[in-house]
Amino acid sequence: MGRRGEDGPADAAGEVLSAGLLLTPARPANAFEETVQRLLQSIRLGLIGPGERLPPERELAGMLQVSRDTLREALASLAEAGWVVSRRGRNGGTFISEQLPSPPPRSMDAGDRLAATALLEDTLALRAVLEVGTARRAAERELSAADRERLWQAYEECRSAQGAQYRMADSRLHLLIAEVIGAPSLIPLVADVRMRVNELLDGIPLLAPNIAHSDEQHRAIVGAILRGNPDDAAVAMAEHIEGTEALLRGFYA
Amino acid sequence: MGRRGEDGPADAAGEVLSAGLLLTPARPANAFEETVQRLLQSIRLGLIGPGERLPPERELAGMLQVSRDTLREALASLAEAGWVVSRRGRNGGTFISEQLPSPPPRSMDAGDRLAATALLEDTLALRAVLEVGTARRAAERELSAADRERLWQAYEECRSAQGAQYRMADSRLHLLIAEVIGAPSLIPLVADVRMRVNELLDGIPLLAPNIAHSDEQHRAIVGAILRGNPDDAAVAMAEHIEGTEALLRGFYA
DNA sequence: ATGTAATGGTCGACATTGCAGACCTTTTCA
DNA sequence: TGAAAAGGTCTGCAATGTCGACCATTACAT
Repeated sequence: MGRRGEDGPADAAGEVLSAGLLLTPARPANAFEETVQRLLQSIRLGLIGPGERLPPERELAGMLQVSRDTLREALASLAEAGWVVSRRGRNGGTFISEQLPSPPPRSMDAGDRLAATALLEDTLALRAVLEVGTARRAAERELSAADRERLWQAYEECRSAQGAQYRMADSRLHLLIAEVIGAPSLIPLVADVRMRVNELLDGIPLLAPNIAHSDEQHRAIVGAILRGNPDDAAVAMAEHIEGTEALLRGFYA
Repeated sequence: MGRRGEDGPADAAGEVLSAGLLLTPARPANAFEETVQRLLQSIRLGLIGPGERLPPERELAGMLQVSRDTLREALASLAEAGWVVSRRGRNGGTFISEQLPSPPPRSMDAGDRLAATALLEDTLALRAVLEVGTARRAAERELSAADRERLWQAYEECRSAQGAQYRMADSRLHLLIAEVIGAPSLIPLVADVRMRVNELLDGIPLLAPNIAHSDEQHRAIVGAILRGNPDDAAVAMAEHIEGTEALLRGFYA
């Protein structure tokens, strides 16, 4: 590119931040994929439990701002994969399966492994930033009685959940912490990172000692939030997350 | 199952998290809008300075994974708004305008005001979580010499920047802090929240004392990161952000 | 028993978006 | 003076998504 830049005042500045960082991908996903992801998220994060019924198609399509056709395609693909089942007739509907399918563990070649490690570090860093900040903020806020109640309830459910249920209860608790902050745009971010963490966890066995340890940490986190102690909440969440990090790194690194 | 809800283990759980939280919007933006936003972000956050040339259309379209037509539509609308200018011929191209347009201040009615307040709080909370966590993490990491150099340089540029330049230099510094963490998916998040903050700031006057104050805080932040002191970095960033919060609340609340 | 309401299931026509690629025009450098 | 590098224009096509009407099935209410 010949001489171009001339004497533009910004030439040096351009070098400070790797240029074109924001000029990377840009193609938005299509409505179908997006819809599948939304529904899958709601199911896998345990926002809708097994056996529960989704809103009627016409209504749900309205909520998601998608045509009924598109929604139906998404539901069809979820049904085929065993996540939901539909029943016709009055009092029919689309229901979350009682037995949720478990994603098959994928084997990786060397290239995958490298990509997986990058993905792992990216996910963990993101999670650390989001969740620790979230916990701190939740402890700083004046929570309503209802919110405090919900937090406690979610914590109790974590304690009593077993096996496959555990992952969901755990996700719900973390998501709830984001929710009580009252910053709507934070929620999808936490949900996304949570999904990414869960996908990583799917690849490794879940051990009883880990769960017990997690429960103890949940207690510390929820306790600090309810007490309104931001520093404790942040520290407790950081420790909680470090546990998962060590676990994941052990398997992927 | 006739009665549906029956004794499904998840019925109570459903109440813990406000159901359907993830069942909100879902329609992905179209490629054109997305492309406009990307370019606008790069310009308004100062990643590409006035007078600089964008890559050739064919190439840029490739980077953004968009057809040339779509990219051209986006560029045309940016040109019409005065952000870029195109010149034909060899050594031509599309250049960032020397004089960037300033978005006109919008007047608000009562309904807008209410929405604006909600948006404000949402944006500020999100920013607090993201940027404080980012600063802390940056200080925790072992930074390369190049990264430390870039940080320092960005800080210096902040100090010397004036008026309209200031906002950009400031944005670049904050974005750079996210960049050195090495978690790619964090960057667009910080960029987005930054854009939102900038839009809010566009509505209020920029005062010299505020800038001086900001500079001092930038010094504290960058210093803490370079020293590798996470707690100091987090505190400094939190204070920095609180300054802006107070400023914005004063005008919008 | 019967009808009606609530639900999922299907279809066809249509609009919009986005892509591909060839080709034209302008400008400048070798 | 011509070739190269850019932006500018066109035409056709394929995919995606929407809308609205209608069908089929079921269970509850009368």
